[in-house]
Amino acid sequence: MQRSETNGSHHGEGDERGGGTRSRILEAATIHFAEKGFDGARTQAIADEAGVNKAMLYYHFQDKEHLYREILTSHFQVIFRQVFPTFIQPDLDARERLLTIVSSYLGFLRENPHLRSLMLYELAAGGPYLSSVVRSLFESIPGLDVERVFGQIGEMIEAGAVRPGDPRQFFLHILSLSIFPFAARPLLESIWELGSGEYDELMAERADAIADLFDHGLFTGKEAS
Amino acid sequence: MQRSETNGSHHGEGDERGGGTRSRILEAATIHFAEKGFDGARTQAIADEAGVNKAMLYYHFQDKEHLYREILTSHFQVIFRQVFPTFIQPDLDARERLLTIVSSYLGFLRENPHLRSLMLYELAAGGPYLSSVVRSLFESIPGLDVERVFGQIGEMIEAGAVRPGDPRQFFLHILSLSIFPFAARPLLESIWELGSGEYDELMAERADAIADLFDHGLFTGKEAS
DNA sequence: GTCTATAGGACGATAGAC
DNA sequence: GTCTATCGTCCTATAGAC
Repeated sequence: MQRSETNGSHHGEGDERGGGTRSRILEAATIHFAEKGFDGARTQAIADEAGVNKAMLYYHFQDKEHLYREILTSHFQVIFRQVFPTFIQPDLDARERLLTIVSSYLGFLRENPHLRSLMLYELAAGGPYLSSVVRSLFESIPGLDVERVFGQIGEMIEAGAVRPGDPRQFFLHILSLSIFPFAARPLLESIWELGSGEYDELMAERADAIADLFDHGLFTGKEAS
Repeated sequence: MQRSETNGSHHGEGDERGGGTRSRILEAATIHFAEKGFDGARTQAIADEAGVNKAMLYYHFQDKEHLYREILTSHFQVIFRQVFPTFIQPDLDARERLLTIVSSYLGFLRENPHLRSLMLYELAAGGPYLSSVVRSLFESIPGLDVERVFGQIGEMIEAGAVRPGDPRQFFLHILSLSIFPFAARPLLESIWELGSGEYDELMAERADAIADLFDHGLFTGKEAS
């Protein structure tokens, strides 16, 4: 990974001439960055996939890194705008709200196969860029910020709807149970020798399994700690 | 990522002359593969880190890829030998056994910082190699295999110690809650603006948080699904 | 076992015609 | 906007002396 820290945009946002070359490049690049990571992806392969010449990448985008960043930002934008607002939706009770978040999370990950590996490559690298993306996404959604989210959890606890505890652990539970099974999908499919159809079933049942865990815990005899 | 599928070992296992050059290379390579991934890591940087010449890498290891594989295998070996055997330890009841697994998992991840990103890079790539490593590790530990693990879970359910449900969902719960918080550490540290000390605390408290979730669920009013 | 030197190719990026 | 052709660099891997 040889990404540096620069910035500055480039050609117009409004050029949709040329048969959408720019967006074809974006799609092609998404595939290759998702499959090989930033360092493994080849500009030549991206150009071939998009059906254009390699030089076109540098006409539409400043360089490989800017192309990559644009893809990351746009992909994480969608999940933020789609999933997080549920947190501050007032017409649902705590349980309903949390389970809605979990299942919309699961649904979203299911429908966006490339997001999985884009996210993992960034996490692996320590994500200095991803964290700046996440930060600016928080800022771009009015009325949503880290404190607000934790505040909501705090209110649920005070209202007696949720067990008392560190809101961050609470948050980690939700994220972990939703994201990890998608992240590890190829590995688990291979180890458990499942077809992708079987794993899809597993993920479809996942929302219920998580709801059951949240409702009843894991053990039947509930001696406290 | 331009890893191909080859095999065949090389120089002797028993050459510990030369001041442990071979193992110094392994340590250096671990650092760079963990930080940059296979494609991002540079053989020159590994050699420099190990304090040897680049040509030494190719004396001790067939090529970059074989070096990488050896590192992956050895690192995942440790977690397998250390964590999984708890699953088949007979002198503990179900609850005790599961919570032991979780906390030894957490402890292990805490003490092996490089494992985190090595694992994530492999997951991102879809891990065709990692899955073969995991497979052979399962085979290398007598009395441990996928069916055995699920069998244990099945027995716990039949004995009434654990809520009925798909053992695979059960397994996903445990893995998710333990691994994800480590995987996402750098990102969450940045977003939550925590020092690494604070995140360490969070991870130290994690075993108890998971135990509480397993014991009581997440909600106080326990209306069933 | 360890080094120097370099082959040989791949890759990101650009110049310039159309 | 899109192409061809090419530059300059970086990087893995090896040849060969010590």
